[in-house]
Parts: sequence; structure tokens; C-alpha cells
Amino acid sequence: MPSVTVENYLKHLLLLAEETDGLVPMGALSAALAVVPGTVTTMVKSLAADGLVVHRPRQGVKLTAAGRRLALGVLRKHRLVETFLVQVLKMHWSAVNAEAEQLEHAISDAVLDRLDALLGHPSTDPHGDPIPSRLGKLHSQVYATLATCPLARPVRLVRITEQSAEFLQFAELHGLLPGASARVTDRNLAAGLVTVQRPRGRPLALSLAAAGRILVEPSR
Amino acid sequence: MPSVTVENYLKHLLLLAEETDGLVPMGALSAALAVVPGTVTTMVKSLAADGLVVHRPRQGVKLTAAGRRLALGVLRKHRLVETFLVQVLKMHWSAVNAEAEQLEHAISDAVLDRLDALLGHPSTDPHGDPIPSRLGKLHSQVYATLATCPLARPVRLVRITEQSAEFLQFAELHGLLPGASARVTDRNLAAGLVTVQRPRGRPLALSLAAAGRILVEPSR
DNA sequence: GAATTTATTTTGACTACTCAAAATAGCGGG
DNA sequence: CCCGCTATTTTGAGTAGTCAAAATAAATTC
Ligand SMILES: [Mn+2]
Ligand SMILES: [Mn+2]
Ligand SMILES: [Mn+2]
Ligand SMILES: [Mn+2]
Repeated sequence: MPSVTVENYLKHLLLLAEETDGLVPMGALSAALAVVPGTVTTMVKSLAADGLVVHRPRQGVKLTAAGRRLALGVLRKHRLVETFLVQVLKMHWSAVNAEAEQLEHAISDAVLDRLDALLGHPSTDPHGDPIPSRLGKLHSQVYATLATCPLARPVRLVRITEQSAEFLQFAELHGLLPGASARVTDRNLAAGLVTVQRPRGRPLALSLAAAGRILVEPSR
Repeated sequence: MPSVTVENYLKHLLLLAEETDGLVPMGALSAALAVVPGTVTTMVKSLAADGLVVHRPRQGVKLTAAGRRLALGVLRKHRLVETFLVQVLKMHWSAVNAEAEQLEHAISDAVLDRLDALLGHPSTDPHGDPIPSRLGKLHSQVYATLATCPLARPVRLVRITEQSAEFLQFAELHGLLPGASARVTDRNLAAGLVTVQRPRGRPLALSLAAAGRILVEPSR
């Protein structure tokens, strides 16, 4: 069985691969895992020896099919656990990522299946993140964001790709939850500012970076 | 934070202390944790250096107050998780010990409190094992067993102190569950055999060792 | 009261992970 | 084409936990 460390390396590699097409740079992994770059080099070489990743020295890493399969299993556990924590235990969506970070390594497949059934086989977690299927299908669509969607058109929020508790608390405070409606009224590239209008709400200013973490689809 | 390894050492020490008054022999810990005796000696010395146990060389170990406090926390997690797995996820009571063995190290206090509330603050787990309170009170009473209770008198089963899946499946098959009624009709010390009578059931023969793992109280 | 058996401890070695700091490769600008 | 910056790799070292096997202490047995 893969260790907790290996599971974390693989899962973060999968997550980083979504934003980085091709090879994930060692530095990105190092930052995501909060270990020094030298450690990543060492570990990646050992993962490569086990056939879980391929390492192009000086360029980056990517998952093999076997590594991806394992990573998807961990990600599925993570997101189902988050969903459970919010829907059954009524925890706040800003707290569940940290909890799931631990639990994803302690849950057996048997428990996972029961959890999945209890929750009615959800397809997304509380942040709108897609939950990989039991067979390892990851239904990840390409969405616009509040930083890129057309101006003035009504959109529905589908996903918040930012785990930090502070951001999620701020988002909820202003009604920026998956499923909510909104409209981008102004976008000032020079100032790096996006103005968002919620139905029955005051106009809200967001940084371009923050806006880019909120995925949307056209509504109505 | 204590490592998974340390938590397991402390928890098993607490469990073994219930049966062994005074010092727990190194060999008992070694067997419980499935590591060689030399490893236990090494680890126990390091636990002692951290003030979690006291080690009387060549005699045994016991928990300090600090060690006991930590151990009770782990045990509380273990037993609440078992209860959750049976009552909410409908898992079989013979499977939950193995699951809880992992989960007890991954659950935060915040999650534990929610779980506890969801379950209605249970006082015992599916095996009848007492659940330590949040303050670390362990309500452990001394009970008779099917190996020691008076003959012919009706008793109610209160606890099965045996974790192995095979035993628990066997027990359930014959209706030997916490809360069930029974009567010991015969006890043959020479043969090491106990005969148990269940209401509306055939007489059942148990080894003295097995009978000793089923705790009972007088009923009616 | 030796001699033997059994439990425990010691010793030496190994795996998995990690960091600090020095070495190196591969740019991108001049 | 070379210089310097940045990302990556290498080297050396440390921690936590483990085992195998030899050494030792404490009971038991005779
Ligand atoms: Mn994790
Ligand atoms: Mn999520
Ligand atoms: Mn455990
Ligand atoms: Mn139990």
C-alpha cells in the first residue's frame, strides 16, 4: 500500500496537472507540498522507480497511468469526505479541506462506498469540485471564470477553486457559493479589479486573481 | 502532535493495563502491536523520555497521567468511530475495529464532537465497550463473564471483549450480542467447556477462553 | 545452588522521509 | 558568446521507526 506521503505527492501532482498542461515543474510540487525542492527531486526519483510518475530531469514530472489511477482514488476520497463533513456533520465548507487532507488516507474503499451511497452518489463536493467516479473517471469541464466571462451577462457560479479558509469565508459572506447567480458589471485590467453584481446585493470588488478562482457558466 | 505510532503504543498500553494491574510486560505490548520485543524496548524508552510512560527495566511499563490522557483521547475516537460505522453507515460490527484502527488517528476533535452529537452521545460502542467521556472519564465496570457467572441464572450480555472478525461473526450467528439474554446451563472445568442456553435457541458450547470474553450482568 | 529456560535489552543495520547547503544546468539579456 | 539569474539536483546529515541476532538478567527447575 502506498504511504501517506506517496498519496499526497500523487494527489497534488494530479491537481497541478489540471492547471499545467504537460509536465509539472518540480518547484510547483515543492510549493504545493511545503517541502524543499531537494526533497521533491529525491521523492520523484523514487516514485519514478516505482512506475508512478515519469521524470524528465530539469523539466518536470507527470503521472503515469498507474500513478493517475492511485491519485484519482485519493482525490475521490478527499472530495466525498468533504461532502460528508458538510452535508451530514454540518461543518463549514471552509474547514473541511484540512480535515479531508487527513481522512483521505485513512478511509477504506468499503467505508467510501457506504459514504457515497449515503450521500446519494454526488458528482461534486461542497466547493463544486468534481468527484471522480469509482472507476476513476474525472468529469472536469473547462469553465469561464469571473475574470474571463463576458461582461453584463448573467452567470451561475459552479466552482470555487481555492481552498484557503479565509477566502471561502469571505466568499460565503458575499453569497459567492456554487449555484449562486451573479453578473460581472465591470472589469478593469489596468487596476486588476473585477466588479461583481449579485441579485439584491451591493456591487462587490474582487482582485483579478480572486475572480479567476471562481468558475462560472452562462445562466438563463 | 503525537505520531500514529505513538498513539497506537499508548492506546494499547491503556487497553492492556485494564487486564494487567500494575505494570504491563514488554512482551504483552510487543504481541499487541505486532512488533519484535527489541522495538518495544526502544520505543518505550523514548516514550519515557517524553514523559508519557514510566519504564521499570526488566519489569514492564505503565502510562503516566499525561500518557493516559492521550490514550483516552485515541480510545474515544476509536469507539465513537466504530459506533458511527455501525449505526450510520450500517457496517457489520465485525469489520469496524479494523477501520477504526486507522480512522482513530485521522479524526480531529472538531469532527469527533459532531460525530458524538450525531450519535446522541453514546456511552458504549457496538461491542459494549465503554466510550471515554470528552473529559477522559472511562466508565469501566467489573463484570462477570460467561466463564464465571453463577449457573442457571439468567444474565444479560453487556460486552464482547474480543475484536477478531471471526469471533464476532460466530457470536452474532448464535445471537450473542450486547443486550441479549442467556443462561449458563453447564460448566465443565476439566474439559474447559461452557454450555450456554439462549431463549428459543439450541444449547451452545463455548470454550472457557471464549466464554471469558463475553461479559454479563444478572438480569431480571 | 547450579543449570536451564524465558523475557528483555543491546547492538548494528536498514527504510522512508526530510532539510541545509553546495554544485550544476539552462536559460535570457546583453 | 558570455554573464548572471533561477530552477533543479546533489551531497551529507538527521529523525522516526523497524528487524535480526547476540548479550544479559531473572525466573524455574532440578
Ligand atoms: Mn492528504
Ligand atoms: Mn473541495
Ligand atoms: Mn490505530
Ligand atoms: Mn469496540
